[in-house]
Amino acid sequence: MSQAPTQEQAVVVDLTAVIVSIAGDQPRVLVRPRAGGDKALEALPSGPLELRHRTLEAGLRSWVTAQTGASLGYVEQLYTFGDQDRTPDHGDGRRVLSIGYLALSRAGAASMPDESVWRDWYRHFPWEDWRRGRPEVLQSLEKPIRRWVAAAKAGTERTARKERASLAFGLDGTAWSDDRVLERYELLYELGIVAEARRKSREAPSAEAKLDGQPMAADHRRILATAIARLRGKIKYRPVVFELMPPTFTFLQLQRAVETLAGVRLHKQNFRRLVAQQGLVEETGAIVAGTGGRPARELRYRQEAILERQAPGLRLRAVRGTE
Amino acid sequence: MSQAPTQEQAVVVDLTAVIVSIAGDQPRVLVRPRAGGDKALEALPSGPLELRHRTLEAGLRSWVTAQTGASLGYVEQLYTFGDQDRTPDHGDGRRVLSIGYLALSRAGAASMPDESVWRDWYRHFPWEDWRRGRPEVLQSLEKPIRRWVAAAKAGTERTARKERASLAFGLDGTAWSDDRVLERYELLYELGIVAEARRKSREAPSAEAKLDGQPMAADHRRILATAIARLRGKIKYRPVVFELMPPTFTFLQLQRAVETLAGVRLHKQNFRRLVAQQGLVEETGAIVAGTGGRPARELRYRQEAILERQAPGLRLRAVRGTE
DNA sequence: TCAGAAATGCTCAGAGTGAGTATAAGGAGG
DNA sequence: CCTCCTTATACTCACTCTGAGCATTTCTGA
Repeated sequence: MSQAPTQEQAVVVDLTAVIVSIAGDQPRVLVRPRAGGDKALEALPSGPLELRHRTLEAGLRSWVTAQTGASLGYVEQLYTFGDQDRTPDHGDGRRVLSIGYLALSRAGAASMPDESVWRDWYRHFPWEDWRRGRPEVLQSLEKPIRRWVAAAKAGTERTARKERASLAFGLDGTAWSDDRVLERYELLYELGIVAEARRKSREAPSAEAKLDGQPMAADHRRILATAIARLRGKIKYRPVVFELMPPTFTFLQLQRAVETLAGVRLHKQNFRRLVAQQGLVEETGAIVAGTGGRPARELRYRQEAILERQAPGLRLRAVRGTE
Repeated sequence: MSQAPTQEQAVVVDLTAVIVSIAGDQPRVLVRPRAGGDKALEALPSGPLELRHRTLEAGLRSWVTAQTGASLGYVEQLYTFGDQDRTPDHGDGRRVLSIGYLALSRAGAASMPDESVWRDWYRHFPWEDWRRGRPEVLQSLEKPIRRWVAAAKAGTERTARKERASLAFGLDGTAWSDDRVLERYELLYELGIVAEARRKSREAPSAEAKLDGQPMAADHRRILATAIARLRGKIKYRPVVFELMPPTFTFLQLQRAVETLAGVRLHKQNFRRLVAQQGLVEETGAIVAGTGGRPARELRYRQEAILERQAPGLRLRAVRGTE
């Protein structure tokens, strides 16, 4: 029974990278003009898994280096996508499996051999940037969402939709959660608001078309959403931001980086206290002028912190029994 | 450049499930005797991705239902494994890609059509069970680990190894972290202590062979480690335990369930307080006798809690800027 | 009837966190 | 050179969250 007849699906594996960097106040992702078809749609760098690739991650790194010349530091597997109806059709009956990766790059002006470009990721997700308060798009998105909730006949289904909408978009008193990026995108996809959802059905743009952010090739916007969600979640308990920072920086620069990724504003003094007491950074001794105000102390990341933080006397004693 | 010549790797996709349930004080995982070869080695239920499977998860569910009859509630994709040298060789040059899933089952005596059996997962990871204090295996494991650290020539490499060992196994004052299951397994794999590591090289069991837990077929123990790690992590911030509980239960039963998964003991009163104040459960009104002491109030899970918890006035106001 | 095991209730000291007040120290403009 | 604006830093305060225990209550079994 464990041996299937031979219905086995022929598969092509695509390694897809979401390469993130920060430029000033912009969170950026590396994209390339799409190979065939619609030139307007940009795609994430990706390439097929090949024989010579010993591991999946090695394959990804090799593709990225070849295509963009970007130097990847941190790399993490995100998710494997393989839904039949959300995947580009190869025509030959083979199924496309896309393994998404999140990669962090210290940016710099990496030499990019081809036409790759960095794009502000909020261009694709305008509702995710709360740094200057609640984005106005949300105002308009709320209407179709509520309509969708109301469209279900009262009862379990209605309740379920309501809960889903509230959690994802922070409606009815529920707080906005910065890391529910994927849930939000998926909900908009189901509502047909997102352009990608209307491709298969060749449906005309709905009235809400303008609300949608910039679409991407294939299912890449979904992969990007997954990456942002993961990064926003991770940033809260692992010192990954530093992978995106230059060797030295100031408190404010660090704070801006976090804000840029999380899409929210933070309380300056408390952020400072937090970072300082965790021992994640140390002063280089230098002073940085030209900050627009009083000069700031220059900082650098302290690798050792990771170990120390767990040392006894500091945080976590035993295990917490949450739930 | 984005179109590779045609080095594309032919691939077989395997959907592999780690199905977890709880029986008394045992965390259990569903396994089946391995199809071919070494009958002693057990394997996780799995099956190839087929044409008829619209989505990966659907494919997995269909396999599991067919093979075990178990009713899966919660299902979550874990990770996709594809390292060339840690994957069973198909002989025909095709690469095996394994997509691992974590599934939670309310157990019950599911009708299991074939020879599937539930196994205590600590059988495969004896060093993960701290419920009765530090497991003795660790005493013996510490020696080879320290030897491995010392084997690197002083400097960066030595420091790196030391840090890795400390973090994973809680050495030198670092606290034991229940969810670093995968890091620990991988370290032991590299050290050749784990039997799976010696398969490819046909190496003889090392002196420490007895320290290792029960091996599994192919790379399945690694997938299991990934699942345990994920579950232990998730249990701390999402109410997933309830997927494993019967409809009604007592505080102690719930606590035992969490302890069983996390492999640690918790403070009874504090656990109680935590669960209660989060509003995750409500009393059914019934009283359960025969607990071995004073009768306990019967509880049930409150689905609604998830929404309420985020409501204003309660937790999280804005976003915390950790890092 | 007493000891033991659970179930519950409550208290206390500390660490952690959200907000806000108060100062210090550059730069731009007049 | 003085003033205002902006950023950098220090601290304070009120609460909340958490780890540890102490104290009682209520069954079961010997």
